[in-house]
Amino acid sequence: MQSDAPARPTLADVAARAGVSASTASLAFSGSGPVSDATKERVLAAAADLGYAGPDPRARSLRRGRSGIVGVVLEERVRAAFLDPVKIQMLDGITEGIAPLGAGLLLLTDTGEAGGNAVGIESAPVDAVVLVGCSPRLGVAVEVLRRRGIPAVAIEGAAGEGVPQISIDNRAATRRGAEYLRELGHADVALVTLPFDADRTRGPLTVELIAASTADTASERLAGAREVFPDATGRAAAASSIEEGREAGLALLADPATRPSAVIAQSDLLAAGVINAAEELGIAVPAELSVLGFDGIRVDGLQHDLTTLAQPSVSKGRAAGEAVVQLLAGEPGESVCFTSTLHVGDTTAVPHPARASRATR
Amino acid sequence: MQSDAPARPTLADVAARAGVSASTASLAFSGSGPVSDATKERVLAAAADLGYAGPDPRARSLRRGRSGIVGVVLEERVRAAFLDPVKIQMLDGITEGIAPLGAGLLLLTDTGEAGGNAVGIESAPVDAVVLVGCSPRLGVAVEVLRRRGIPAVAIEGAAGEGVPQISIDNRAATRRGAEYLRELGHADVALVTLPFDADRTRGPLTVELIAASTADTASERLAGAREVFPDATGRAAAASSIEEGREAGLALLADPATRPSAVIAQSDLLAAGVINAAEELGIAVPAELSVLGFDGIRVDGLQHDLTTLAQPSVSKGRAAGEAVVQLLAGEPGESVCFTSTLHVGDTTAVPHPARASRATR
DNA sequence: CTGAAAGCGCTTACAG
DNA sequence: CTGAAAGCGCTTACAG
Repeated sequence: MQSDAPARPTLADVAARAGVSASTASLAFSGSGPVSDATKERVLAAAADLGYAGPDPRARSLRRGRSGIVGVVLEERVRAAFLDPVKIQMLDGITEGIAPLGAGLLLLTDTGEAGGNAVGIESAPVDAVVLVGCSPRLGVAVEVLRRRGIPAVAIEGAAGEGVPQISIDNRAATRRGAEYLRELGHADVALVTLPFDADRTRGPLTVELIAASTADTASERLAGAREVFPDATGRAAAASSIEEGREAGLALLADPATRPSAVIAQSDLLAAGVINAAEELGIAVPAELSVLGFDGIRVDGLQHDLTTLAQPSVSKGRAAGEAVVQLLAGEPGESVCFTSTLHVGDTTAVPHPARASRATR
Repeated sequence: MQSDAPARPTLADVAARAGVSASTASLAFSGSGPVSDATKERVLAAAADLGYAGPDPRARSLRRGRSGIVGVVLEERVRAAFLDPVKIQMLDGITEGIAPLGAGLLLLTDTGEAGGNAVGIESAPVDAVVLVGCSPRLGVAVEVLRRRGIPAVAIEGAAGEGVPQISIDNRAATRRGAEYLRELGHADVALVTLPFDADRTRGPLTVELIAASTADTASERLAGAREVFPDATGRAAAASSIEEGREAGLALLADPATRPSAVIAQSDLLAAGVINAAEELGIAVPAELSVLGFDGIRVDGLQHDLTTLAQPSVSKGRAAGEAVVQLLAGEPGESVCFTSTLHVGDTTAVPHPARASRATR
């Protein structure tokens, strides 16, 4: 029986009804002090009578100095970020990593300042933050958080003083994949890269594009490939998606005269698109074209076992979460650089004889 | 120049340094009162000197009674939820809908009670909550939130007193799609459904499975299909994914003697999988098999224009967000039931002559 | 095991 | 335009 908009009962109300002090009532709920069972029961009963649902988290967090919330800063809008399976896995890993905290995950983006009273990175009630991605804007975010005294962890880039960095061996891993292709006998290798800039320019891999890169991941993976195939060129995709990979693939494979014998794609989604393009053009994978991916995700619907550099996305997220836990415990957070492993699937093979002879000529 | 762990400056410190009262300093930051430019500048300068990054959101939210955070309750772990493009689009829509609030989105799951001091639905510092999905557990969530006095909005199910419900015409829409197939001349129609229960049982569509359903969406779409094809049977998938659709498709299409002329899939992902299965079996879509999906998402990598019931996922999310805004303004939140539209793509056609004659015999 | 007191850091009527 | 005061609802030393 409660009226339409009753004032929510407070802990003080519950204490009064139970005939105890507020301190005791508080203890009965938090369990962080000695309370007799009888008293505890009385408090809980009073709470039930009053319809008290537990301590107000806002007051609790002011008093405790902790909100129990960890922010995740994405460099793009929610939808875009979650189209990337790697990011979703990382998010899942972060959840695991911060589990000991019992904290919730607050989604934040670094797109522009949160206007007015909006909850942005400058004012979110978070105990710590995980920065995901390597946008140059994240540098600003790090500075804002530093001023606020909020610990931060960066996944892939944007680290600063006191900001643990969780990363993978983008360059070395790609080099290893490229070496594998070379060992198979490939020499004509084309690249399909992730976007290099905030504009997500799609098209040929030009010197200008590469020089203007603000995307560490794309640049590092490119560098790794060129350690093995210095003259390798190709196309930049506008996003990591199957469709973008397909378009790049069509552009790269359409002309038999210039067709490479292998493609190094900077993500599995892009690789899957290249394979689709090849199949549309009647080019057999891997007999006539080898395709190497990056990520090691399972591409839903792809009927190949993609050869790829498998990166531990969930572990990356978990490590970031663990670093958050360390930071909140006052310890220095641990930076980790994970190693990706070459998974040899069925999308790479020795080059087609005609190609091989050309390559080794 | 600050020492290792300096006490964070407070608004009072800033006020003192600026030689004004705390009230005035507060006004200078919030802009919600008249402050002379000179004073405001002095306060901001003092803040800059002290490295004060703005009012503490915890104190602010206690005082204001608002945290600026909206919770989104998912019925599964983050990774599972975000594998579903429809949910991601809804999340994006929610973001749009609550934009006027400037609130952040806190990810919550209804899996079990948050133990100890964990931030769960019973203790998250949220101003309102959007319940996504139709898990029976969401009923409990609604009750907890009601006791806490936190407004809630439900997308697809679990609504209760005072909980606006955002839904779509699952049954009627599916019926329309089925009617379209019948008009084309189909009579042998098989179904590939979403999971019916929390166990996500994969397999034939048995009477028991259907009777034990706890999934409104699957049940409603099934009912709609059976309004047109009362005897239609088929298979339940364990999840909405291309791979699950493919497996169900293989099971349904492998035997030429029992092969249907059309498949009604309860999601686009499942439909895409059925198409993959058909192509693997050398069955041409739509010449030899028509496939109808549900959702109207763009399936990355699918080279067909899927015939499907397009539901406005983003609008659903947006409507939920708008209902949250209404609720927080003290207005009754508006329930909305959206209409899905039949999008005729290139995956449906008149049945193959041999089939048609059989069907109309 | 229980209670009285202080205070977390802010914002908001209310005076002036 | 500015200031003094109260209080948001809790938790935590500190006594007893």
